[in-house]
Formats: sequence, structure tokens, C-alpha cells
Amino acid sequence: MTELDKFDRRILAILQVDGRVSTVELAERVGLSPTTTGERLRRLQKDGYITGFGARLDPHRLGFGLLVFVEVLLDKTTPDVFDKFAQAVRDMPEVLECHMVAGGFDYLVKTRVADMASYRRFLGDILLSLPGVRETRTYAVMEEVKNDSPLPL
Amino acid sequence: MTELDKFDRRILAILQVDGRVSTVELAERVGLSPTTTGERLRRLQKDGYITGFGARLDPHRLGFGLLVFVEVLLDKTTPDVFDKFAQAVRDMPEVLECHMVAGGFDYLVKTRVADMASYRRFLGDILLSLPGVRETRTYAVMEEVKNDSPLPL
DNA sequence: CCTGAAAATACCTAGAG
DNA sequence: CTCTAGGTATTTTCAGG
Repeated sequence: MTELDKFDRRILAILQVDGRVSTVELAERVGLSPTTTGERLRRLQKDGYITGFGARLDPHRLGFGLLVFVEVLLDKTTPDVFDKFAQAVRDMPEVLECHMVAGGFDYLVKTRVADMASYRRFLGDILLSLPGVRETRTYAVMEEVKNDSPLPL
Repeated sequence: MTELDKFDRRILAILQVDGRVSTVELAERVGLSPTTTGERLRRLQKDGYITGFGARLDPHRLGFGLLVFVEVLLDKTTPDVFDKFAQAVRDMPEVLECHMVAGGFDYLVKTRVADMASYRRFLGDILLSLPGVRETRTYAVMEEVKNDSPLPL
């Protein structure tokens, strides 16, 4: 678990984009033998650099035409509003991301829904019904300029 | 390219989480034969439902300890500021996501950097040096409550 | 859509540099 | 720590029903 050398970074960079390459092809693209490459790959997983593999899906083709960001402000009078909100959000399948931020609001929520009507339901029935939610600001995405870019290794 | 049935959705759901399962294991988990499953998988890729496969990496272990969101407001006097900004952002490896939004600002930028000093450099030397950037608001993430959640198929 | 085979490919171990 | 090489196990693929 010391440090990553040039080959490790190369492996990670390739795997970020082509998650399904075989060990032999990966080996020739990084310039090592399949055996060594396989060992490095296993080590990178064991040490937690690689947390998993997944397919990239096209949200628009799957009925998620609308991407929305929501800024959430909480009522900080109750003690454990933050934990409660965080746990509730983790259980919502519509929420793809949620981050606690420092600045003008408390949480930034990223969600994908079918359309504005669906989002209206999500906001009213689910998000605003949570205890402690004092205010929300909705920002609908008009154009996804860049999305799911790989980490610059 | 008609519609997705229950099996297709099951395949996509599994592949989102386990992008490297073999066709035979995928087959027994969805309850079809390997042959049929392989054909469906190929079709889902050809029709664009699956856009690719990738490894999920741990940003914190790779030197990206700080996640930051930036709201950007543009100077709308020049005609093509939007296109210029969008193209510049696409070429920045530090920027993981960028979306044009409707509401109080123009673009929402998601970036990962090593620390606050790195972000300071990114903001001053790169983002603010772009023509047409009138104002930015920075929100540093204190806790990543939820991240890269799969689409709820 | 399934079964059953063949063909290809992958992984794993052993042993040398 | 890395490579070469062979044997083993899987997987994929292509028949035909």
C-alpha cells in the first residue's frame, strides 16, 4: 500500500474508461506481462483504489429525461436534523448524489426524474415532507455539458 | 429498439453495480440462458442503453481529497460566451461535471482537487481567467452523503 | 428462447532470470 | 519483482430444435 507508480496509474486510467478489458489486453496496453498486470489489478482492488466496476447507462434512453440539482437548507434548531436528513436521502432511489456543503446552504442534492411533473411530485411529496427542511432552491439542467468525466490520473 | 422488458431492466440493474460479471453468472441471476443473455447484452449496447463500462475509483485514496461545486455566472453581453465557456470546461481535466442550469446562475461545475490550495489555483488561474466569467460562488463539500448512486430501474 | 457441443480465451501455478 | 510457459478451468459462440 505504499505509492502508485506509473504502471498503476496507467492501469487505473484505462480501467476507468474501459472497465471490461481483459487482463491480457490491459497488459499489452500498459507494457507489462499479463501475470504482473493481474497481480497489480488484484492489489489495486484489495487496497481500495478500485471500489468496483459498473456499466454506464444512458439516462435519457431509460426515461430519466430531467436532471435537477436542489439546494436544501435545514432548520438547525433540532439537534439531529442533519443525520436524519442524510439517512432519509440515502434511502431515496431518485437521489443520485447528496453532499453536505459549506456556504450559503446545507445540502446539495442531485436527482434524475422523468419530467417536471415527476420532479414536482418528488419535491412536494418526498423532499419537502422531511422534518427539518426549511427551504429548497431548484435548478433544472438545460444542457449537460460534461458528465461522469474520469479522474485525471 | 422497442421497449425494455423485465429481463432487460434486470440486466441493466445488475450491470450498473457489477460491471464485470460474466454472461453465465448474469444469466443465472436474471433467470435466462447464457446465450439469450449474451444476445440481450449485445443489443443493449448496440441500441445505446449501455454506453460503456468503467472502474469506480476511490478519489480520496488517489489524492483528490476535496470535492467542490462552483456556481458560475456569465457576462451575457458577448454572443457566444456560453459556447466558449462550455468548450473550455470540456477541456479541463479537473472538471468532472458541468451543467447549464435554469435559475439564479448559468453553470454548475463539479471539480475534484487535492486540497484548498489546489482549488485556489484552479479558481484563480483557470476558471476566473476565462473570458465572460462574471461571478463565481464556491461550495466546498464537507461530507459526501451519497455518491454515484445507480439509476433506479 | 433453450440445449449441447466446439472453439477461443482467460486464469493459475510453477520455475527461471 | 518480473517474465515465460504449460495445464486447467471458464466463457463465449455456433449449431439445431
